[in-house]
Amino acid sequence: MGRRNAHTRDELHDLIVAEARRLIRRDGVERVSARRLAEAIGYTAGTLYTVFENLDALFLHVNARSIDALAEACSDARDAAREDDPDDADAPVRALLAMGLAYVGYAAANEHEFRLMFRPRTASPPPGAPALGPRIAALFALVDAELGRLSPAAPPAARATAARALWSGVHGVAALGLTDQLYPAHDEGAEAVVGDLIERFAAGWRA
Amino acid sequence: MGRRNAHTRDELHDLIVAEARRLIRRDGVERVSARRLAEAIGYTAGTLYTVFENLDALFLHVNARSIDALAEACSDARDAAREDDPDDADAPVRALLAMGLAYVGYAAANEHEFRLMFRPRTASPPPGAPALGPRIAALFALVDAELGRLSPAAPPAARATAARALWSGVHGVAALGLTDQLYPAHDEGAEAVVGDLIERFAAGWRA
DNA sequence: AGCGCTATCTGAACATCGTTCAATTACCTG
DNA sequence: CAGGTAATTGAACGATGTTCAGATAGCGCT
Repeated sequence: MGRRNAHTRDELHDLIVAEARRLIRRDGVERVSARRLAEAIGYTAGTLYTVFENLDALFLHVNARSIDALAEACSDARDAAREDDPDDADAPVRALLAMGLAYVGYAAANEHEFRLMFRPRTASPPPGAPALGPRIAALFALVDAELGRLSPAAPPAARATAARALWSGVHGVAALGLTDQLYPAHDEGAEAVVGDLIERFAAGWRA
Repeated sequence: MGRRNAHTRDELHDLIVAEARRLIRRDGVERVSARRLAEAIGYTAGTLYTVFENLDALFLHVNARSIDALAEACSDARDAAREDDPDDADAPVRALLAMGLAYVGYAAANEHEFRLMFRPRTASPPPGAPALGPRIAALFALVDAELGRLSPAAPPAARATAARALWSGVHGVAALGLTDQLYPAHDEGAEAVVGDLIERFAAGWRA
């Protein structure tokens, strides 16, 4: 076959990324191959390489959408938590708790997608690929804001460090929660652990 | 070639695991293949499958040794931190800080090895493979002990939850520290972040 | 309308991967 | 020294990511 022009270049780009994300969420990255993905959208493997440098670059685009979805889940949870009693002194802690639960919950509910997001990068990203750093920074900014509400007098640099520390910690709970035998005996679940982490850290932050 | 008996079955087992760990630490898992590994010890790929069910099972043995090394690095750091002023009220916090720095430092210094340890498991481990759960639990127990020293009156269940929360958090800092653009602007480094996390959590735990 | 250019898409090819297994061979036992 | 057995090979299979020469369908131009 020669040219078909069923989709514009941009349409094809989005079609590939969307289908890749769908398959990854369903089956995990390791079950997604160039040939399988291409077949799912009615093309052959070679076509993928006319749009993306390689599969890793394509997965980077998937990751960008995944991180946005994760951040949205967190900010939605914060907004819902803020509905009642927004001027309470503990409102920021409740917001952080809601965000932490949303983060861990998203990881558990979308295990394959979450794993791909924070998978060790094999090579440095190609020039055209979307940068993930700013998106993660945006997520951290949500945390930063709540910490600011909690201790308005704290210097911004200390607040930035604390935000990184707290949310790296939340991420760690989510990541280890996906591992098999991590919370075996008590079986309290990642939710209780992330709650404990946030409450104690917040107490230390206020002090 | 037929039988050679250069090594006993057990020797061959250890030889393979040791060489696999060496190559992984040097080049990363993705550059270690059955053929390359076998060649490095003077065998062919098929031999590996007479000792291990498959490569994943072999990597599980590597992981067991890696976790032991990581735990040893942490307990060594704790012991070194305990040398001066062991009866100070802040001694447990210093011990936790030393362990956290050791954990993050080990991850940074042995990136490939650390990544393999906490890589998402593809399939459930085969019957003969070493269990990683107890080894992680042993690491958590070190943290649990320090938290007990810090607040002897706290109930054991709360202490166990707190230990999981704190150390999952430390793990999160180590894991995200390996990601490219995680701490970009301030560039304070994972050490400062993990210190912040431990100190604030400890303050919250004591309260 | 028809011609030709060009972007698009294919499909075969390559090296490599994990894994299996019949065949071979070296050691051990008697 | 013969025969059995356990250890090791090497070829084979299907699948992988990636490349690229070739085929072809749509577009612009006359």
